[in-house]
Amino acid sequence: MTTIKDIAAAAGVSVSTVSNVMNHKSNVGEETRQRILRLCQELHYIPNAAGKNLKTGESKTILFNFGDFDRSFYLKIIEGINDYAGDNGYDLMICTTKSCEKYMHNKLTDGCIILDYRMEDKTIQRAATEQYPIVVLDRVLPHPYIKSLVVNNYGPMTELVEGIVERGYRKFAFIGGIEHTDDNKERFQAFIDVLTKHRIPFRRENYFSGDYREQSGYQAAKIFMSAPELPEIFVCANDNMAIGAMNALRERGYRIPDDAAVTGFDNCERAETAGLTTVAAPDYERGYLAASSLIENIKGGGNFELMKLTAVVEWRKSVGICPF
Amino acid sequence: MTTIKDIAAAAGVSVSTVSNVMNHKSNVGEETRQRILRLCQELHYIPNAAGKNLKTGESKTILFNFGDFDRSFYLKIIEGINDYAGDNGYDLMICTTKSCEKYMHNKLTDGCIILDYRMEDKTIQRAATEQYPIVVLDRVLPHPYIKSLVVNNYGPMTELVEGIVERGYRKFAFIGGIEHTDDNKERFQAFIDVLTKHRIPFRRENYFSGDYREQSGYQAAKIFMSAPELPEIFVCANDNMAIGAMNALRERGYRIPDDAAVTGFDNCERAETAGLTTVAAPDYERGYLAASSLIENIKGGGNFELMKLTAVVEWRKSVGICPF
DNA sequence: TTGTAAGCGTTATCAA
DNA sequence: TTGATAACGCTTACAA
Repeated sequence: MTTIKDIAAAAGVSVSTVSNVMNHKSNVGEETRQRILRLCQELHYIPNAAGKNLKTGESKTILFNFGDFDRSFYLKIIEGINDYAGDNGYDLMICTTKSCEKYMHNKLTDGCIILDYRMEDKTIQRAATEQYPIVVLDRVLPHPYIKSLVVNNYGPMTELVEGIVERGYRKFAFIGGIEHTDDNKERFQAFIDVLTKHRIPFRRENYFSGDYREQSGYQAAKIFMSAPELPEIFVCANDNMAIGAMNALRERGYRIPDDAAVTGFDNCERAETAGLTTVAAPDYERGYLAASSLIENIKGGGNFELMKLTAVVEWRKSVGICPF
Repeated sequence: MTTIKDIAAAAGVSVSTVSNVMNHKSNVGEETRQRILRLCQELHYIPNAAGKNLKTGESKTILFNFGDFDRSFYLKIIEGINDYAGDNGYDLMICTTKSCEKYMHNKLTDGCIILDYRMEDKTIQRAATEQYPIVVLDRVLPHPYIKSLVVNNYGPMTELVEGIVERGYRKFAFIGGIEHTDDNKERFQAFIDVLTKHRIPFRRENYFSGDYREQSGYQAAKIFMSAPELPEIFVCANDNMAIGAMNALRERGYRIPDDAAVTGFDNCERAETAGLTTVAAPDYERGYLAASSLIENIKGGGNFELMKLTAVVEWRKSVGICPF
């Protein structure tokens, strides 16, 4: 492991001179600079980020945190973040829940983007400061140094359920995601508001509380199938659960949408091939915007206003005209 | 930002005492320990990893590097790595190509798993040492401190192409991935070997060199469709390109597999819903094994022998019985 | 049981 | 144009 000292020794100069070269300072003789640069190449010198951080208190690195490996659109978000950060001189570091706090504090990173719903509000709010701005995705957090970037769930869910009602469906089941998430609350609220508006009854037994994973949708559908009457349509809080539900229904020989219709939310990769009616959020764009907001805020120029992106309903063959 | 000094001051002790508490040393009085622990809670003290690394030269963190956001099974690999690392007291840090080298050197991480094919062999070989073992996925790299973990491409591709021949197909097209990758070479070699064995001619014009992305498969199919005669089957080096090809074919009104059959490789999420015949690699398991090998090697107990995982062919409806 | 001090690799300040 | 030196937050001998 080559350090700045090794380079200094090899070049016969002091460490400060090497440091000055590495940081493109102008106070170094051209000949010395060249010699040092050559040595860095030869000895494969890469400055130690820990040492640098410790001293400067800034890392030119942003952190992205996620914790759900079932949602393939996360990769699109990462791609958006990666592209913006890369183009703007910032490194991207990604971590899963467990290790995140360590990197958030202490200026190991300059700011972060949080997507993991298991990260507690309090933790995030405590970490955010003027010097360490945070962007949260898919949740709204009041705090002077946290910017929330959400996709508007209420609007498109309203549109979706209105469309379903229009197609004649009346007996609804709702497969919800993690209860306390804003996403889930908004999606359910839009759902129930449309039903109320049309005076369509919805009984609490027809709400199943899942965890956004495919397995829980599968399980939910199994439970609904054991009831005396099958719902006409399963509105699910995300695609994974919708796909789980579809699988369970098909296993029992039900056809979709003839025997029961299903809708999701997210427009994940499989939704298209599965013909699942769903709501499409702009993932790459979300990531890109999150990174750009964060970096603006790190630099001090930005703002912390809530930002809403709009998603659109994708009608596919998992919903037809209600045959009942 | 609370530092060890703040805690020491608040508790009226020296920093070494605080350090001893944080590191579960036994040489601290019980009452002092309690007081310090309480203060850490109250002041939200989180030890600065940079300072710690710098001093100890170890981070209890492993690094995972990837760089392709199109391949959703990467998340499964990450999940496997994350689970093993988490269960064994290691943190996981993930980075994309650009920022990787910085974290590889200098003991910012204790070892790494490399999946990005854009990372050069030389770079990896230079970074690997007894103190910094590396695991590479999907490529074979001779080096005393690099362990290669590959899925056996040759075997399952042979099985796949044999099966295709058996079903009566004779006019093949091959849509390859990035030329220099071992994956691509092996997949193509198996393909050509089976054809040769059965004396089925394959002309170089029927090889298209893609880049593993959906777009390049789409493009490839378009090019093949502009030739006088359409191949009976498109064997693709991965699923993304296969799905791209399927889309292009369908856009022109061709039915799959009636007018042309298609196969992929990877068994990505969409492959199942798309009914694509493909080869399934055990992704979660790969990640898990990679992490376990790496951590063994960090601890010094492991080995650096090449490890091969076997993939299996998944026959789906994108290949039928050859109608020609 | 606790404290002192050196040092990890860097940068910044100041002096030469 | 260069070099000493202190400091960032932490651990670890060693001394008290």
